[in-house]
Amino acid sequence: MLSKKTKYGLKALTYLALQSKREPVQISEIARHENIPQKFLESILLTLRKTGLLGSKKGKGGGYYLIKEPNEIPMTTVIRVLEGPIAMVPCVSLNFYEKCDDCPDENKCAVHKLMLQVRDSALEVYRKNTLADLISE
Amino acid sequence: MLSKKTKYGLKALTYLALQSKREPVQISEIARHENIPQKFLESILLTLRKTGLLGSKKGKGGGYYLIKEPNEIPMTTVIRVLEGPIAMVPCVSLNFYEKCDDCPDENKCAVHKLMLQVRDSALEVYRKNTLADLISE
DNA sequence: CTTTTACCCTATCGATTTTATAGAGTTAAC
DNA sequence: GTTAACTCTATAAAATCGATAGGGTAAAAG
Repeated sequence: MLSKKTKYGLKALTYLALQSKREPVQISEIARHENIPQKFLESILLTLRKTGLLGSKKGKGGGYYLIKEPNEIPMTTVIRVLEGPIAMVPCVSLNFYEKCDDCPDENKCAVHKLMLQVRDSALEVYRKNTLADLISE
Repeated sequence: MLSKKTKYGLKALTYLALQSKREPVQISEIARHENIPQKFLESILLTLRKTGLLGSKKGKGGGYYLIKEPNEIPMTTVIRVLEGPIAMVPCVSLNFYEKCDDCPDENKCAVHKLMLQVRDSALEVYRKNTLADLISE
């Protein structure tokens, strides 16, 4: 199941991407328009800023804005930042690999074999979709 | 993340599929060979039996066995029984559809648009893999 | 230089889900 | 009728998730 964090984060990103100008948008405005609890959104935008996807400006007239163009933001990045590993089991993860304690041989493991395929297919989708693709009508 | 329930269930199914004869295998044997907590496995096998994937025999010489041939058991079925909906958000689920409260228009929702593709690609993988595919060397 | 605005950061809380265990009940074989 | 093995319910520990609280910090306005 997709976490609300990811869902809200994605919505916020699209809201920012749809702005005609790249000027700071307040958290409260995004929260209102996208029906997101403001405090929760605050923490999400903070992590998006820390990972370099968003910039922020403090004080009056401040807010968040996209640093890159929407077509330069692939979903692989967004999902990994917000949701974590794309793989459903650590033993097939590219960026967060971890061996299973219970599994003596990965190459004979049915779970491994299946989840490898699932990871690849998901990765393909996330790679070919940028933020720009998701806001295009 | 894939739940342990699904992981264990899949492993148990492959263990049963690899048996030369379709005779009852005891829970304890499966648990031992696959490094699964026995009591936990017990409940998993029970749900697999209730959904018609496994048969069971009580008393001495009892145990669990596959009802169908491995090539007749698609992963779509297994995953839905053990893990639940394949879709990552209810609004793109085929079997468990549910509207989002926060989303005024699904067709304009970026999350919806992305997760629809993810669902389709996962579905394709699960459909083309049967239990037989996962145990073939 | 003080007030206001708005982001920054940490802590915490309640609910839910997940994982696992306990133990009594039931059925079948011998 | 004793033993083996599945059945079923209850429960508890642990982890995760969603959300909130509240004070801190920086920038702009006047």
